[in-house]
Amino acid sequence: MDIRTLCLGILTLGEASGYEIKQSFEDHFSRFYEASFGSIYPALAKLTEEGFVTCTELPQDKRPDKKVYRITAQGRLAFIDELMKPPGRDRLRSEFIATLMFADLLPTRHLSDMLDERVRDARGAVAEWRAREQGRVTPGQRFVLGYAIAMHEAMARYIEDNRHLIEGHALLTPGAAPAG
Amino acid sequence: MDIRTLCLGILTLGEASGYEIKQSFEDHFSRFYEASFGSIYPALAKLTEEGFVTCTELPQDKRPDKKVYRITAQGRLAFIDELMKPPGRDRLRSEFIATLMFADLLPTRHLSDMLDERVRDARGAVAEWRAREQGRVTPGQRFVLGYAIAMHEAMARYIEDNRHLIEGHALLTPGAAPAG
DNA sequence: GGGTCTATATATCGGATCGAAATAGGTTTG
DNA sequence: CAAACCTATTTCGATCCGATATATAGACCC
Repeated sequence: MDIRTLCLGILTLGEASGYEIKQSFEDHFSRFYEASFGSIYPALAKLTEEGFVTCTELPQDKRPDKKVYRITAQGRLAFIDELMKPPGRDRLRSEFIATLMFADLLPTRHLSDMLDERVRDARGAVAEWRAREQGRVTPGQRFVLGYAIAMHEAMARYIEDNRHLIEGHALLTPGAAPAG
Repeated sequence: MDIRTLCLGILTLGEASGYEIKQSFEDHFSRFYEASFGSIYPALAKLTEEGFVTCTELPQDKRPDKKVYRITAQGRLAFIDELMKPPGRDRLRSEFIATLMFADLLPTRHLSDMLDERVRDARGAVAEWRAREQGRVTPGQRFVLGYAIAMHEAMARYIEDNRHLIEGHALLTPGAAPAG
């Protein structure tokens, strides 16, 4: 499932320009799948070539011209074909986790700041998704939203519950009493 | 934090060949950060050029020759410098989630198989990590291992608890009784 | 008034990375 | 005894990201 296919998928929800597809990626797939303009525009060009989408140029005043893409019947079939393929493994690239693997090389203060920031970010994302959960979404979208919320809540909870493992052991060492 | 830096990190744990670094990625970073030979070998060449690692060719009988890499003092400093930079956002590419966004386009049977497979995979990964948890690891590694376990347990649990949202509503609709 | 920021909109390019193949001998498995 | 897999490195096309270029216009600040 490449960006080309995902663009096709977004176009099953309605016509859109490249710019709007980028926004759609941020709205619907944020944190699960991302795509840059450098992928989207060439993808749309190729999909047009292949007859999976059609393109209508739409002049706008006070705005740059827009190219509106619409999925074709052939494109719909191609998309379903792709959807039916068993999904590949998740591919995550987490600099956060990679850094924590080497936690023993970093000052505790630095680690604490990183963990605080991470928990804040996760909780913030959960709050945003909870707001969106109220809106009108398909069952699939509701499931994915709930998944995102569950994952990020688990992340924040795990960090809070286990940060002592890397933030120094003074308070856990038997016999050691906090100063003051 | 690019692959070059991650290679440097792995070399802080001891000398290794490119092949062994690939295995290390699979052991330590599996599902958090991946790297292919196509990234690792050029990375090691560049690190050697820059003086961050040294390379010793080691002829082996009954095996292809090996190039063993060792991190230098300069390399260690460069790695810490990189580690201290605030980690970038996690970047995930999940075909599984992308597919479920369009769950309404897929037959229920197909969805069920996908979800079963996913739960099986997550539970399997958790079992493997639990086994590794017993071994000798640094606090950072223990934290990351626990994180991996917590995330995948949350994933399996969420899917089990919410799969009815996309597997059809017959059993939930008031008044609807299962056939047979 | 000038400066910067943000938003809409598309195109393009360098560089990072993947995934697969090429090469080559040894070992395990059916 | 062939097929499959393990060790080990190199290389290459394809994909994708991130940044930049281009153009216009409203918002905000000093």
